[in-house]
Amino acid sequence: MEAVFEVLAEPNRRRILDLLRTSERPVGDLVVRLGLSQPAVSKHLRVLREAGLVGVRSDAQRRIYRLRTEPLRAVDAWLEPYRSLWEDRLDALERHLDAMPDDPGPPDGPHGPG
Amino acid sequence: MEAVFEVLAEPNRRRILDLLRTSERPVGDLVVRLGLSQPAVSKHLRVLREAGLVGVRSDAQRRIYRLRTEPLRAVDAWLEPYRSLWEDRLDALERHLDAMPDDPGPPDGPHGPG
DNA sequence: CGCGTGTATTTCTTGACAGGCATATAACCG
DNA sequence: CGGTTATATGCCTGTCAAGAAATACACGCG
Repeated sequence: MEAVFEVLAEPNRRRILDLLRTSERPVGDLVVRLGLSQPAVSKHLRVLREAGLVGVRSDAQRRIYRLRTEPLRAVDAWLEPYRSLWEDRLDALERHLDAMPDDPGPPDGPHGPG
Repeated sequence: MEAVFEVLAEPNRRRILDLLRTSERPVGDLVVRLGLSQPAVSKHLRVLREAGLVGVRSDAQRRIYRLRTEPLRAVDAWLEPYRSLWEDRLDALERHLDAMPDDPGPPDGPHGPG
């Protein structure tokens, strides 16, 4: 799952996946729904395809794209050990810890501002 | 969860999270274990902190970093509708579809190579 | 074959970011 | 205060990805 996160980092690519999650679609459909140029969509699809996140099928001149789940399973697998951190009864403790501020530090030092 | 994926896209940052998943650690410890320069680690920690993925606590001169799970929960939430795609009985069907090749296309056109 | 639609690729420019080094800041010690 | 350790920031450079425009390719049609 080397590069999957990099691919998912692009918001429009996630939008494409979200669109393909419900049903497979030709490129033109994605172009309309995303409001991007056709070459831009095509490039994103290439990236997604090289990452194994989508698959293609040819229908005459059209190319029908659909979701492929395997890389997402890898992400899910990476996330799994983390998930146990909030799915356990440790939940309450975790929330308490997360509520603590990020130690902004003293603004003017131990001897005071003036 | 706007920028979480971008932050996670960096492999060394994921390594940092993996290290912090088991226990909180000071910066120097991360430097040793990652084999990166101290400034590099410090910069990654800044990014992680601004994304809310880690928190800091001061211990004398040391700064102890620990994991914060909230952004990862957001990723998990994004993944949830996808997860149902392979956690259902549709699993077998999905696998079958994923096994299909990516339509490489004809190598030399309809009239043949020669 | 030549045309038209639908999609992919090339080329260029621009911007973001990782990593290194040098250096600034902060906390502790005497 | 000066010195030392621990961490953060600034500056610089190489790399790489995104975006736009032009163009090439694939397929069906007649």
